[in-house]
Amino acid sequence: MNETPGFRPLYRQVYDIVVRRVAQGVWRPGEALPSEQNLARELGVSQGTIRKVFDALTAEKVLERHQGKGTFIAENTQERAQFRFFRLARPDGKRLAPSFGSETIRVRAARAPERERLELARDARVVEIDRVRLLEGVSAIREHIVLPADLFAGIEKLGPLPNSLYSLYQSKFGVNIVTTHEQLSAQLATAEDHRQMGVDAGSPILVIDRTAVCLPERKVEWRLSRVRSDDLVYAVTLT
Amino acid sequence: MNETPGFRPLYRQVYDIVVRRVAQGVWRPGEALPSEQNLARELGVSQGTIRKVFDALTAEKVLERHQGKGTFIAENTQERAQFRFFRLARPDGKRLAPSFGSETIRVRAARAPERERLELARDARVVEIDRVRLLEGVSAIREHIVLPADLFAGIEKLGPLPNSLYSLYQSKFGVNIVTTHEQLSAQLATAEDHRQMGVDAGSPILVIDRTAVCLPERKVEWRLSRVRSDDLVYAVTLT
DNA sequence: GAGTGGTCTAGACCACGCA
DNA sequence: GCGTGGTCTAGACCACTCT
Repeated sequence: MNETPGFRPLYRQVYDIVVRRVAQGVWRPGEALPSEQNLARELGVSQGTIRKVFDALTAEKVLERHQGKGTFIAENTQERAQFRFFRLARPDGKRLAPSFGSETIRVRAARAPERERLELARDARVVEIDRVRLLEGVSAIREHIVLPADLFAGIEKLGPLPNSLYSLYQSKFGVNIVTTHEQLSAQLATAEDHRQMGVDAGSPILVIDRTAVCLPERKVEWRLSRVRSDDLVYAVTLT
Repeated sequence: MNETPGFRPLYRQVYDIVVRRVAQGVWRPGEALPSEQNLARELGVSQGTIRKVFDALTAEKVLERHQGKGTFIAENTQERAQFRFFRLARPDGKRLAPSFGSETIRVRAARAPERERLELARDARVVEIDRVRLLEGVSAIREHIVLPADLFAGIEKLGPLPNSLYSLYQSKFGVNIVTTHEQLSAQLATAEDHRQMGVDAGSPILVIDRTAVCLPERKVEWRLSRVRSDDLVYAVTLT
């Protein structure tokens, strides 16, 4: 897995130190980090090197910088996390905020495909969340979510869960989601889709298969979403 | 549209100069730009300022830097452009390269929705391309592409067009695609889908509605793709 | 006014590609 | 060995926020 770089820049080492501290919760979400000058003194490097690290982590949306105020851990607030990973919108481009429909939460042994997807041990347990979310009052999204139980102990007692789970993951479990990999496909609505969302069986459904990755590189969520596609689109910008 | 910044950093002005030169073709795709030192001398700024600009444009994939060699205009080669904006893959993650199926090209007056999408004048003309592409020998993608005719004069004489049009846009027409906005939805296969791709009418189809934007901010392509979804997914990473 | 991040500069040295 | 980009430093000054 690892190549031998033969050369490891200083800012890389500083980067790793800062990431480790963020992941370990040395600084809390929303809190200010030490200033460039202070951290530079503490680590024995120049301010420019700290700046390079902070800039990189800001680009990755792990930190936020505010001129005159300081550098902060980026907060996955409801509003922001919402539109960072939630890509559904009306065809005219209008973004929508989903609301609570229904949910069930279970903790159970992981099955083979789940262990593979989340890279879990043979005896691992998972949390399974099934929920329906509404858009403008109408059932529009069915989600099936699987989490490793060791990272999210007690989450089943927190229901009803908030709209944006990633905000909860960060504030209650110290899990910072930084990347998601999604695979979209078109499928036909099943009888279950009809029961849960009221769409006609056989109508087109957008299916989103997502793996979410948290800050110290680990796959921590597998989410299957089934979305009614009559008046919704998945909007994304490629660069 | 424009706020008054009240303060315009030097690197911003340099950035604009470099972008203008790239868009005007002062340097050709694949060519080396002047070195940081030389450009710094020419523009009367420090090397660090040039570096900041080059780094930003490298992040935007407009430039490519190679230690020991120089800084180059990023080339939309077939291989690279392919996988930058072409997101279709097998469910197991295997990326595929489409091949030529059939195509027809027309030049005609723009219709109202096309003028709106591409921000064209009332009397503008457009190039219309309809083509079918194959994946592993099987008809899999129907594309309907609309381009402003003024930017792509004579493209109708170049057929058969290559797999990746963006490579052609760059090398033959000086149009650098840097961003695409896509809206995905699920629909049912029509009789036309059946004729062109052999899929059963009523089976699920992934529809991709794309607007492509080129370097000096302008919408230069509207593309509607209909993709058979039986063994294909649209894969994307969100950060 | 004090403290923060943002810009800009100048210079040294390192890693890399190529002739 | 030369020229390129990549790293690292030190210092000056600017813009912004808060008290």
